[in-house]
Amino acid sequence: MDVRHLGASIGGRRCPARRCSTCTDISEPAKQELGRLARIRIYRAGETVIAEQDEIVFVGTVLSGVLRLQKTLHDGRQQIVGLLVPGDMVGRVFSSNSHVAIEAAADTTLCCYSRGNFEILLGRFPELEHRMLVAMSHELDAAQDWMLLLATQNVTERVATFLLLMRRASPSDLPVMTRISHVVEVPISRKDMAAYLGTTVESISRSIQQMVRSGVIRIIDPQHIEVVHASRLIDLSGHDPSEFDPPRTDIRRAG
Amino acid sequence: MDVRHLGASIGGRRCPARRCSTCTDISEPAKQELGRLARIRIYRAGETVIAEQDEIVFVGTVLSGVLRLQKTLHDGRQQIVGLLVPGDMVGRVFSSNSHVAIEAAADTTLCCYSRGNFEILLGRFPELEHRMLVAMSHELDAAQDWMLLLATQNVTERVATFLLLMRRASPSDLPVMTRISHVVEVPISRKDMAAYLGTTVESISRSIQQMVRSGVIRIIDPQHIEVVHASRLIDLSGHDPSEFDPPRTDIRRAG
DNA sequence: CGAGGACTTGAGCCAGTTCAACTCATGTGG
DNA sequence: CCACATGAGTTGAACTGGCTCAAGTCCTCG
Repeated sequence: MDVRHLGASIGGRRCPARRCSTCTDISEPAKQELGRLARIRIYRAGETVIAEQDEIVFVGTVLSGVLRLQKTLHDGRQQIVGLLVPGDMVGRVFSSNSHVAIEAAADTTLCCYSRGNFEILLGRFPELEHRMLVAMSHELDAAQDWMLLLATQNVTERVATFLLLMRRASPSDLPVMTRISHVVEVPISRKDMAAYLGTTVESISRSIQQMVRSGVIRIIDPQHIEVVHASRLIDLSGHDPSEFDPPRTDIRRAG
Repeated sequence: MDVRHLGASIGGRRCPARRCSTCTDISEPAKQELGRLARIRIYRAGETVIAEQDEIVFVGTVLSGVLRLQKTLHDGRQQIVGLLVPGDMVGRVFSSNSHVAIEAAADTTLCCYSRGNFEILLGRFPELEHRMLVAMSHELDAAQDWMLLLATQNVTERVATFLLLMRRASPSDLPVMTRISHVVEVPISRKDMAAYLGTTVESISRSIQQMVRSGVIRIIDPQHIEVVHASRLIDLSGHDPSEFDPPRTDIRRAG
């Protein structure tokens, strides 16, 4: 593992993450302690953060980039069971071994804590453990949403749903022009999309090109897709419009 | 909702569940408080415990029976995203509305607590909240296992996996003879199996009958299947044998 | 006994996979 | 600077696992 450990200890207040889930909305003492323990880790696209079955030695938060949570059947078939984007928690507390491989789907920066130390903090600050519980509850909801998608929806519906999720997940600090033109940033490759949506790159490509031909979207480049006709994209997704239209509801990215 | 509320308050120690996840291994004061709040609820097969989107007014534990956690797309397609068997937690703390419908897949008895009261207890007894976190962590693992199954495995593999999970989940207090003869109790209908495995009753039936013809299993009645050749069933499941053979590992039922 | 539900079986069809070929962008070394 | 390899994405064509529709059996229950 060719990982650069930047030893810089950063205080919670100086945490470079815009929406670092760990460090916001917690009491000052907890924030102080977290800051003392925090370490930055940087991964290049493709690098493994934690292998499947590996011991979990640290937990943390994604500051930038994308991680994929991936499971592999013993014959090699793989499935991405979650994507972690900035603000998401990495790793699992009170679980010695990971049940998923965690890999960088793009260049990624993490804010990490040793799992042991973090768990001690959880014991000292029940508010932190409470936040973990709420976060995990959301992850479980997202996982259940994804099960419904994988089990019942066709490829076009999956792709449409994915694009809508990416649109909602796209950072609110993007240039305003980008937002009104409805450009969705797709942070992962077609291959990862296929592994996440439970299909193949070919099927992904066909669905996307079909949407292009029917004028629903426009491809700027493979990672940037303009949503020309949002309501038709929502129709294609097979979901209730209220799940994607503003006001924001509680459907979340699987993770 | 035609639910009988038996007002009987039961102390944790007298909890009729053999492996009530809430009431075991916790401190005496917490147990006392839980006992004061506990109420028994009984549902007939097919009854709805909590509808999708409904407010969650209580949480609890399954004492007997099976609940299905079910999601419905707005066009009617449905998927069971989890089964709750005795010992499993029902409901979600710190979440006002359910994102799944919870229905009795068989006659079911629950040990319930008002959500509000239970959440207050969680605040007073961090050990309880810690248990919730660990339980939810296991549920999330199971959900991710199930995503892999739904996205990558064929129907025969899904059915084999399901039978193996049922075999492991079968209560250890079954008659000894039943255990050595490897009779798996299937607590749900083919229709629910299909909704859980993301397929149809017809495909379920064909896979099961194929296993019968090849001598892997024997059907005693639709709800009782004898595993004649466990290692071949494990082969069919497409999983690593270590996941199902004793010693018990940490693959769990999706929930 | 008849109705209804659960399960099984058969036959045809189709969405999506597989395999193969192609374009295009990027990078590498001579 | 070009030749070439490599990887990502797209497109075409054929194949197939599982779905759909339809018709059966068996069991339970009123």
